[in-house]
Amino acid sequence: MASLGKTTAEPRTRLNRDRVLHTAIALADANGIEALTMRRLGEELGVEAMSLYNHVANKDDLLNGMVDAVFGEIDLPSHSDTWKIAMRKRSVSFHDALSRHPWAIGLRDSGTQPGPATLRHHDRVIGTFRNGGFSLALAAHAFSAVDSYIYGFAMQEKSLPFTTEEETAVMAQIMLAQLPADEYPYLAELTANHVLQPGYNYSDEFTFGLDCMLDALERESQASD
Amino acid sequence: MASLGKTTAEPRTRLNRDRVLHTAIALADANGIEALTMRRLGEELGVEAMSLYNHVANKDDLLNGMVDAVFGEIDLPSHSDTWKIAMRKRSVSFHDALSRHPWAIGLRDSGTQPGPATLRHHDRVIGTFRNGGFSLALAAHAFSAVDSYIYGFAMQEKSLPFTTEEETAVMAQIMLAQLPADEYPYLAELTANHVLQPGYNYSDEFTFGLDCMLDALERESQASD
DNA sequence: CAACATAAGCTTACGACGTAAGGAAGTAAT
DNA sequence: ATTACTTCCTTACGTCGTAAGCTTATGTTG
Repeated sequence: MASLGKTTAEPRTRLNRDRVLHTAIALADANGIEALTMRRLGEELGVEAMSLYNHVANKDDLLNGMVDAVFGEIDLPSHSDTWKIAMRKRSVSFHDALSRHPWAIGLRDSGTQPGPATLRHHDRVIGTFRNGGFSLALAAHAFSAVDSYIYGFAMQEKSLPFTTEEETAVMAQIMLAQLPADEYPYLAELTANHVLQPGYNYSDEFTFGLDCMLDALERESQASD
Repeated sequence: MASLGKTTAEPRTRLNRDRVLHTAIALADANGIEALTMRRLGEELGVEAMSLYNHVANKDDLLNGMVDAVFGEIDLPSHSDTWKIAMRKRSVSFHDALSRHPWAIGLRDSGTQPGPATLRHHDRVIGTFRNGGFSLALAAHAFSAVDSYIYGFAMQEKSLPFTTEEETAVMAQIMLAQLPADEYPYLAELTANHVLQPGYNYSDEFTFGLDCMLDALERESQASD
């Protein structure tokens, strides 16, 4: 079997930038960004660390590439929806992407070295506002306001020491027990009578703030015409 | 001179946690958080790196302490203002603090190991909403919404490769020149006709989004009574 | 003052990290 | 078959956080 002379017959798939990037993302998803080292990534790919430098310029380039890949996962705002519905959908999709890849939140390829997916995404968001009747200045304001909220929410979410509802209950109980209730009465009240109530899940707060922002933007856009 | 037998007469001020923390903050402010190493911090304090461990448990403890110190710089919401004015003032103060110490944005002592200043700050913010007539649930929503916006805005601001108006103009010009305008028409338009206009300064966008959020919250609180 | 306990500081060392430099081996084009 | 070019590996350097164990100040008690 396997008698053809020409085949190398080894499943040694060659490396390429895409494989490096996506393995790095899987690693960061699974073990956190601090566990993503060049040596560990090489190991995962069956290769020495230095071989990776044939496909990425350096670790920063790797990280930027990863972030751009995350931006590529976000649904672009649809042309067929109103600006408000389109922005709501893409904002939820944005939030979902950051939940899947929380390590991407602080990395910020955008601003310094935005990749093509990042640029396309931003372009389409601004275009959605413009086509929705927003002036250039208002579109800039809206872009900044909505994305700030999404980033910030994702950051707070990431920093919480719990994710599921059960974890939340356990952690909140612990924190409440350690909290000097006389010194921080409002924090204690919030923890006991809100966070510890059954069904509480911080992620649910996302759409509240998002809708606040979108409603406010709608009023701004109507006020200016 | 200095003949009293008892004096050691050396200006070798002893180390303490506060001096360590504030020197670390100054270093991070001046050279960025990545330049803050235990050895460099020790050098700055005239001490070997290992000596610092008499005053901080480890580097994480140092970073958490630094973040809590930043929270201590934020003006607490005033009791004598209405909730909206109080929140606006403290939000601007929050933003100012994060501008002075941009390295604090991703570090997040809150959530995992909030320090006393962080706790007090959060308690007072929640208290301001509660005393303004917000239900417990609405106060939680509002807290999350406003702080998410502030954090996210600060993060975007930090990631920009420019700060002053002149820098902005220079960088925008460069970016615009590299930008394929046919592929990203809205981004190109925004850069050319808004960012590059005289007087543009991204920081000014902060209060726009903040007021959107506060106005929306005001409507929410009125709807529920 | 002396004797001691405790805290603050120093020295050395270890195992990670990112990555520079240069050699070896595989692949493709002449 | 020769050449050129990628790709991958080996070795090595400097830097990081910090464990272990010391020496030296400082403070307390007689």
